[in-house]
Amino acid sequence: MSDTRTKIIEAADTLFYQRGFEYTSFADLADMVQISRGNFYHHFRTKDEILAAVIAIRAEIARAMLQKWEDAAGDNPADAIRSFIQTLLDNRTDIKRYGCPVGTLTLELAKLNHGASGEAKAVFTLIRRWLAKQFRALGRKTDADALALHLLVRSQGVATVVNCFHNDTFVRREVEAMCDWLDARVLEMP
Amino acid sequence: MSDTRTKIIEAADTLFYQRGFEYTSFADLADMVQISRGNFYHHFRTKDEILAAVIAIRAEIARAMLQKWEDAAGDNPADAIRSFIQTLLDNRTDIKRYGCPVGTLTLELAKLNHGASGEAKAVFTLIRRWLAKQFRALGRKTDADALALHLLVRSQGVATVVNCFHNDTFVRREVEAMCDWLDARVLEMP
DNA sequence: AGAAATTTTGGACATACATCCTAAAAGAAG
DNA sequence: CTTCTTTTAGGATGTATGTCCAAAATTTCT
Repeated sequence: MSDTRTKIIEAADTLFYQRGFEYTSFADLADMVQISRGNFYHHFRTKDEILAAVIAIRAEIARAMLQKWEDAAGDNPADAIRSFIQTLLDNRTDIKRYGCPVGTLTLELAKLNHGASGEAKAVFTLIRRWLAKQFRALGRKTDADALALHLLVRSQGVATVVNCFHNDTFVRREVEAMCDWLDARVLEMP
Repeated sequence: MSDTRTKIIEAADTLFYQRGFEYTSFADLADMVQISRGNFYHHFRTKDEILAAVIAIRAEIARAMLQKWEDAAGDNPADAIRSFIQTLLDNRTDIKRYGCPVGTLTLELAKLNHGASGEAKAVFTLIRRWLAKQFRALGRKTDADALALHLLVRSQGVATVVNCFHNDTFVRREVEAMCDWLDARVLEMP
């Protein structure tokens, strides 16, 4: 609806990512959107409401992105999976600074014992299911979910480690290794 | 030195892990140690000083643990590496709830742009160097560091993912896969 | 035992924060 | 133009937080 509302959510989305949920204050958001604190309250009564909205659009964006990859891959699910792996390289500048948006938020909310923890984790579930679907389409009926989790592990790990070591070569190497794994240990096996 | 000082650091160590640095307040710490807020200030003038102390002892503990694994492994570096991998299983209860202590802290401090970010990351460097040393001892002169980072990736990834999905079977499977990787793709290769 | 140093206490302080309220401004509907 | 609703502004409130202080209690040293 309101344009302001959208702006608030977008600002919250970036600030929650860059600074974390807890460390982002109403004042920070109001500053970024160039709006009074009072106006803020008209759109969101509590910080948690903004968080819920942010998680909702993140889920929506993730869903759209996965769908796009799936469509682009056509009848070749391996390409869809490669698109997933490739995001590590595409977003490496942000990841180096702030980690993975999904991983860091779920970890933070888990520590805070926050009520929206489940919703945040649902984004991971989205990706997990999607990956499993691709692996199933590749004929891995029994271990599709295990393979999906394994890819999730490696991408999350790369995100955490590159945030520490800021090493581009390392990301490229790990991405390549994931693609090799896909080719040699998934596609080649019955 | 002072017994209270040690107690404070220990309490801060656990609370920073369980709730995160930002979300842990002086009052929380004072409550846990059963001490007045004023006494607190006598030992640590700022929250950052406590953080520095916590990181220092974490580094010390990590150093000791790595040393212990190395000593226990004797002339078999692969066993030392297996000890490292095994910690994922040993500490899985905590990891499921709060993630990896090293990974979550570095990520949080990176987002806060905190001055102690470097010191926190140094703990990762400690592990990285140690792993690389083991791989070098196994004859992997040229790619020891890459292998070290790869193991770091996978263990960090497992920590993040299990924090989301709370799945024991998954951890066991990934740990086994890491050991298999060690046997088949590291030990067997020239 | 007495002096000196250290540890502990509980409260003071300013600031920051999330939340709330009232009223003005802007816009839609009649 | 008038009425009603939505949006915006800016200040008020209470609480939590990090920091700091002065004085009491305890320990250490002579």
